[in-house]
Amino acid sequence: MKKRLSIVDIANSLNISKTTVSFILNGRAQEKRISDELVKRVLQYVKEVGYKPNSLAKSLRTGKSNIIGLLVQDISNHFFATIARRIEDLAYQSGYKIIYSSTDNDTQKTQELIAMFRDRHVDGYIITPPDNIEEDISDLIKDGFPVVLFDRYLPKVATDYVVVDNLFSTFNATQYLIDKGHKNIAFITYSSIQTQMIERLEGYEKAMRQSKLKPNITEVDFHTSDQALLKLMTDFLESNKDVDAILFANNHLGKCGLKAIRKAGKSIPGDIALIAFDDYELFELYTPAVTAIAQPIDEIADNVIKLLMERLNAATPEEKNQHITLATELIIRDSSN
Amino acid sequence: MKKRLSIVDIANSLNISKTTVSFILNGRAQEKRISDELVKRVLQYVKEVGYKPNSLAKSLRTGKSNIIGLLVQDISNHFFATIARRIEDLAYQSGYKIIYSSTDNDTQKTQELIAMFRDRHVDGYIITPPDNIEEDISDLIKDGFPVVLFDRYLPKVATDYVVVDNLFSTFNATQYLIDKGHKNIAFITYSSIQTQMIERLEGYEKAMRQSKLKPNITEVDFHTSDQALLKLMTDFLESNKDVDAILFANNHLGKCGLKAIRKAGKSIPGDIALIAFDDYELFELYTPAVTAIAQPIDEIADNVIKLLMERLNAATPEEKNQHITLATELIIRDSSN
DNA sequence: ATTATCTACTAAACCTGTTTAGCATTGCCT
DNA sequence: AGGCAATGCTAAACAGGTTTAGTAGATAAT
Repeated sequence: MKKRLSIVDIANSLNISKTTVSFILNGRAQEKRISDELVKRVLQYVKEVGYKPNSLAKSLRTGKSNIIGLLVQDISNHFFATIARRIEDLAYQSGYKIIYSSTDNDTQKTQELIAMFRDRHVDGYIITPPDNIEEDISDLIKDGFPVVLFDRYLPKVATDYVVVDNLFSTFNATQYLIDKGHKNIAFITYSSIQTQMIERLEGYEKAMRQSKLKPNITEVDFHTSDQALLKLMTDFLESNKDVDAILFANNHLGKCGLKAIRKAGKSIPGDIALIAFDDYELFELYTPAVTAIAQPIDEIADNVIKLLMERLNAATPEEKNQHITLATELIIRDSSN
Repeated sequence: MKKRLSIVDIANSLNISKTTVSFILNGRAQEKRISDELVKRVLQYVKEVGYKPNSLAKSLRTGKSNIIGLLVQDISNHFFATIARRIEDLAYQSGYKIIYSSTDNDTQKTQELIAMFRDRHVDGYIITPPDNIEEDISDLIKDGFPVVLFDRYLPKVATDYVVVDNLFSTFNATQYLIDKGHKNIAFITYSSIQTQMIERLEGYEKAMRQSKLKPNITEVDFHTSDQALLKLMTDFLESNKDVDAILFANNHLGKCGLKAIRKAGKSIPGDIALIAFDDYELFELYTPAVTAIAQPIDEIADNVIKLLMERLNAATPEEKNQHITLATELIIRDSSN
């Protein structure tokens, strides 16, 4: 195990000061009036021996790490995994690395993760915030760290965020079902105080109210296991025989709902029409295909990174916050038109 | 932005040396004969003011980081995302954090990521190695870093790994198709020199050979876009009308194959039988459900972490390498039995 | 000739911990 | 009384960079 070269080794080999090496490697040669000849010699030598500065030492001194902390709700969820992947790629292109971790919508875990990120001196944060995390995020912002939220936002926290037009999306989807003649449209969602969930609920309620239909809302706990969820949905179908359409508030619920409907032997959209929030290969390939509200995954990732980069590159902390709301697309797949 | 407390601040506040504080916080008080009374006083104060050591400084000095680097092929792939998620949880329980990133099966990107991980002083590596990465990984091992591979291994590199019994899995799946009376069984895979892909191919070939059937193998490039893949599969179906069963070498190919078959209007398993490597909610819920070779995701993650932890906790580098091969399960779903 | 300015660097402090080597005091033994 | 060990703690070096303040020598201005 040969020891890694340090900046001192480089300086000694060239009989110059490590200060000079540091200036040259950080592109401050001109500013510091280092002769072009020496610059060339140092760069040449550094390349030759493959010297790479120790970035821990660098971060320790500068407080910068070129690392972005990404906290998503659950990296094994297709929606978040795809966004995370794209964010990773984009950040990489701008010279940033990503550290990501799943919050599991668990406040304490998220607090610990934020503490860990802070501790590792990450330069910026991208977060899908769980409940009751307002204070921790406000602290980050107060301490000058760029923070971009996505998927949902925190009404009490002033920061940048990227979301979709949830209210209109479910309103529109519900209206679509109503237009197709459905009367007993159920909405299955998580009981959550998160903005995206609240807005999805409101969109549904608004459409139902406008058409003077009676809402049928089921709220399940976020931490319900898949098995319990399946049972719950099965029971729901059993005791709501009159329901002729269901709108699911996210992809996971949609997936479980699909399983339950399949188990119950009902046909889609004959017996029961379905719309799921978040599109999914599953919904596309399912027979017959499931109508879904597709979120613009690439656009979300692009905007998140754009906002974060703007803040990272800003000389002075930007006072104004940017709120980006993207449109979703209702992908109609039921062939019974 | 109030400045973070440093160990010097603590030492000064208590009028003692920072050495003493460091010893106490690292549980070396007894060994260093620090009086119980002082230990109590320091711990009390540290807790009171909420001092947390700067782990960059710590890592710089000790060379340890309590971070594990995880390199998966593609975090947006369900198989890897689920394993990554579980590895994250398990590592967390052992006091380790995870940094992960996608290699995209790109050698150069992987080299850069390994360099970055090294640079950030990660304590151990979990990797799904791309091609031509033998040297970089050997270097890691030579330099004493614990490395565990999974999903595939590198025949020329002596290290721990966790894989599944790929050869038997495809042999068994092919045999199943043969037993059901299929004669023209095609195998669609990536052209890859990675062990898992080679073994899957061999399993298929072995079963075909034993039954004296003619193999029909299509190898596609790993970096083929989804769109191109779909076209390719569609063309394949078009020009291989006699094929009555297809075995796909991984979940992504299976997914695209499913799309192509659907587009071609063929029925499963009536017109054509399918088996995909890797199970998937999609395959379970697809109508009619798709038979699949399910990898034991949790077990893979558990064993990977187990091996890594053993190495991390070992006082001296273990010479012997452990190779764990797990069984897959053929989940039969075609109802035409 | 003296002073000011510019050029091309560099010594030393700094970031925040850990670790090594060592020091003052007390107690014990002979 | 003198030597030795144990006790309880600390100064300084170290990890590997960046940054501040400054210096030696050449040239230009007065």
